[in-house]
Amino acid sequence: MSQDVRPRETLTREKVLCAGLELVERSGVEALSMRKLAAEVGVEAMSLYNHVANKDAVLDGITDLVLARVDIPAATSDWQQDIRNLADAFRAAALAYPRTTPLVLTRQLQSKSALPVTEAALATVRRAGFAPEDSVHAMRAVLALLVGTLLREVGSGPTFSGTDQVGSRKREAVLASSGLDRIAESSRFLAVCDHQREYEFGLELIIGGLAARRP
Amino acid sequence: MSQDVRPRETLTREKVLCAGLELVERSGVEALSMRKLAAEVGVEAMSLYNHVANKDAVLDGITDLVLARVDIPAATSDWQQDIRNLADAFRAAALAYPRTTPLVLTRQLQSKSALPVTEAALATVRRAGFAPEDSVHAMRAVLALLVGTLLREVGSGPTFSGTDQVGSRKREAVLASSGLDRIAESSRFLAVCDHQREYEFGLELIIGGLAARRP
DNA sequence: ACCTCATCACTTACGGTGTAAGTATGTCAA
DNA sequence: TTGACATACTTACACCGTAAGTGATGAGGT
Repeated sequence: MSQDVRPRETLTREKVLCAGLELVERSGVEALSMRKLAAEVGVEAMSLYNHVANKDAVLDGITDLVLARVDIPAATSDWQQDIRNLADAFRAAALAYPRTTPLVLTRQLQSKSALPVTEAALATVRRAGFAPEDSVHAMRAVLALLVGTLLREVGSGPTFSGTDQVGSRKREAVLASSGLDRIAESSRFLAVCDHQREYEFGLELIIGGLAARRP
Repeated sequence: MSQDVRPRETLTREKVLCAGLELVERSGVEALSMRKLAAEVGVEAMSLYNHVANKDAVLDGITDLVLARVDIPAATSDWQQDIRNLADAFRAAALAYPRTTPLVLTRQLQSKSALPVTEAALATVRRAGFAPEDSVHAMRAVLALLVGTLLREVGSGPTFSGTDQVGSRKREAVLASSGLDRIAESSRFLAVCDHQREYEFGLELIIGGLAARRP
């Protein structure tokens, strides 16, 4: 009769993974241990193994969670804008969990959660007139740029990104007196890194390259 | 008198790091522990701390070792070819130690060993006529692409790369019946990944984009 | 109401990790 | 010879992932 009531508060795989995502986001990837994760959900370490195969499966599950949150934008009539929108969406999903991002990027993005994003990406490039094969290449190029820029962004502390005037001044001085001409000449720009701007610049280069070779 | 003779075979920071690189390359990053590394150089774990601050310093040192091995190519009269040559050199240095590559790519490439490569990269783009600021952006875009493609390459086993006919057939079948049209249509190309080709494709897109916006 | 059985959290244990702290052994300069 | 210094070793601690075994709880059939 009362099968919809669950008096026993039982653990589920989903609860474990969500707690894992929270823990990683709060304390970093290296802080995730089976014992701490278990404590997080009010249980002993070994109990987790009733719901996940091992620690690696936890990491995979967390990756999936983030990947599934990519909010795929609607297509427009402008293929270039569609590429920007989709790349932005991927980037936003990753940056929503910055401390988890290294995990997501260094595992192979082959989970089922990545399929809808792949489909949307391919559709966008196909709509631009590219053949199926080149669509795959184009998508992979954009993805590589995304991974490279995101990894740089979450790897560097807020130091390199933001408004750390004093640190940037110091780096600039070091570079300027490195004895290397081109580095000295660009030291002002090397000393800081606006990740959003770098990402946009790189993406525009790729889109420009695609536009140039569009059938 | 005989101060050039070293009867006592003493450990050095360099020996430790070289042994670390070998160990990582032989058994993977996760296999590197202070105890195993010490055993490798015929010493107890704690003795390493006379030469390196901690494990993280070991990883940094190994990264440096690889970065220092980038063989910077001579400039030609063709800026596009120069970009290709330099990117190829970076890629080759990384792939010379494939199991160490994840280490190199996920740490910030800010070591002194990276300065000559940076200088060469900036010189190349400057020679193409770009301003100092845009040179930095262009270099960072190429680097992001390199990091993204290399990480994909060393992350996927030989499975995804090479001539694993049966695995690729299976992946193709799964993708073809995914119910997603664009994925099904491109399943042949999604099921495999020729990393060299993907890298070249992406690099040509960026070079194309640069050519289009050259002053 | 009772028994059975599967589920799932618990306990214990093992071999591994990084490294703090203290000790011993050698090589040099005075 | 003596002291100082460098460097290797030993011990110890708190933590890790997980294999193996144990016990409580709740559901379903009789």
